[in-house]
Amino acid sequence: MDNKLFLYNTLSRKKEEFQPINQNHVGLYVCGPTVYGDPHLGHTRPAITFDILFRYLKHLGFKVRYVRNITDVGHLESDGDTGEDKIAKKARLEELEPMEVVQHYTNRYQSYMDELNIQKPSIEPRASGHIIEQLEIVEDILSKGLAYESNGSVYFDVEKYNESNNYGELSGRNIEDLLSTTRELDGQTEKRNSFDFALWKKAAPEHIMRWPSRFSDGFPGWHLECSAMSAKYLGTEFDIHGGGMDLLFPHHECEIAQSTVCNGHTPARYWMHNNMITIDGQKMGKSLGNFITLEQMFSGEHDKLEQSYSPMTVRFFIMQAHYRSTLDFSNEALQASQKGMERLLEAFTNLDKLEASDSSSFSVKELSDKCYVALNDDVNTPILIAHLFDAVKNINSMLAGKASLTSADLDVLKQLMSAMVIDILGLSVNIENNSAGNDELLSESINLLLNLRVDAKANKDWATADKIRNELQALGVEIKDTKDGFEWSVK
RNA sequence: GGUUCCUUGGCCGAGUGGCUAGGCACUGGUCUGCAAAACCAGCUACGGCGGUUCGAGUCCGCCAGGAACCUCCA
Repeated sequence: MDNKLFLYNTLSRKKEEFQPINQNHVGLYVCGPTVYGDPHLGHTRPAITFDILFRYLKHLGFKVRYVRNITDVGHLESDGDTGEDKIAKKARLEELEPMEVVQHYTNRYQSYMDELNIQKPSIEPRASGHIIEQLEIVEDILSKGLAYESNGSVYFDVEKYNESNNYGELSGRNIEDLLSTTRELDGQTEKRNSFDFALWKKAAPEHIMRWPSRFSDGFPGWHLECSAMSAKYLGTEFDIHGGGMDLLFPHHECEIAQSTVCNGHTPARYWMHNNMITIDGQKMGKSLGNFITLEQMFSGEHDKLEQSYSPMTVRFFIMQAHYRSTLDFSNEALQASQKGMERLLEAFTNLDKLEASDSSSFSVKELSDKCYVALNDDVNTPILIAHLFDAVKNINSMLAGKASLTSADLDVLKQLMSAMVIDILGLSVNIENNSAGNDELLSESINLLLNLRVDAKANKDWATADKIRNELQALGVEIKDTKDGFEWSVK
């Protein structure tokens, strides 16, 4: 089958066949978190979306350089000249060094991403480590006459840019609309137009995040870091730029404008945007305060949570929706995902128990093709998962002796399932049972009890048999009777 | 107010102009000492009103409801 990958490109609003700039190599840049708070459920969406893309591109044989930045400067708490840097504000509140805050939340972010089995990007650059590169861009844009200095700050001249370029090509906006719809905000007297954006901001006296420059002691503007770091590590033209839909405007639009001025062309060929996670129909986000942190998800300690959810459950939940659709949080949905995933992983581990036959009663080739068709269609993980559940059904039927595969087909099925479930979807099968914990004493004790139960059953002593089963279940041991004995696992 | 998008069965969530999405839940059956798991079968659907079409959740228009962005946000 031909393996043509189609990706939805926000620039064209269409699915386009993916063709890398350099054969066999892919440059992927994704907007990472602003590290001024604990990672929440919303942060998992882009992380997982682009993790799967990263994994799939590698599976297809591409050598991928994946850059995901850490934003540790430059975001203003409120617009206008009175704005205070988010990191600085948090540092002031917590009486910590700004870099201490940044380090703390960076560590937290990375460790939660690890728990979600998200592969580390090739490079995780920090904005604060690229001040020089950002200042170079400011100078470049100034020298080309598309920025102006005002009271120690430097602003991008959107109106002038728009004379020879199309500001709004990504987000579908135009400058006239922006003029009429932008709100009146205080402290915008430095700007010529409300839609101009800062490349460099002069720091107020109390502002502690600051770097020297010929304009002022200050800090780089909102959108500059991505232009600087993507160009530095991926070149001035790279393949894919990703991020949340909420960054489409103004962040990515400004990024395109900046990079276009510097390099004469848009920085990325394909722009991909993941949709939001909602809760009660509303976007889960910092500003609304309606977010659930990953710590809370994994511990269950939050008013909205009926139970805790494992990292893999969260991951599976997110993969069961297409990345461009909103996904609504609910306990019911998470619980459904958890059960479905357990069934999928159970079948996956049972692959090893399957025995080959002379003939095959279902087509592994067809299943395989369907999986790749789903992935190639804009990384459609929900459809992929639907096909994997067909595989689950077939695997279980084989276990029940109602389906069969030849030895060759069985090998293909095992490879396919391993590629899809483990390599691409990134589910980890750390079976938290017999072997996990590796407590031999515990294992043998449970086996002993269950063997006693087998004896009780043989004697038709149902009371004893049920007592052993019920009490072990109460302790969290799942028991399945089989034809010639039992299986058990720890929940 | 401007721009864009969404509205699918008990819940979550795919999708194409005509053929079962899938998961969870539920119902019946098989298996089981009884369960659990598994297998088989069934179940509830495309916001409303018009239009295009041989045929429309799928295209067009209007209406209703909701969301995102326009300000930091994944």
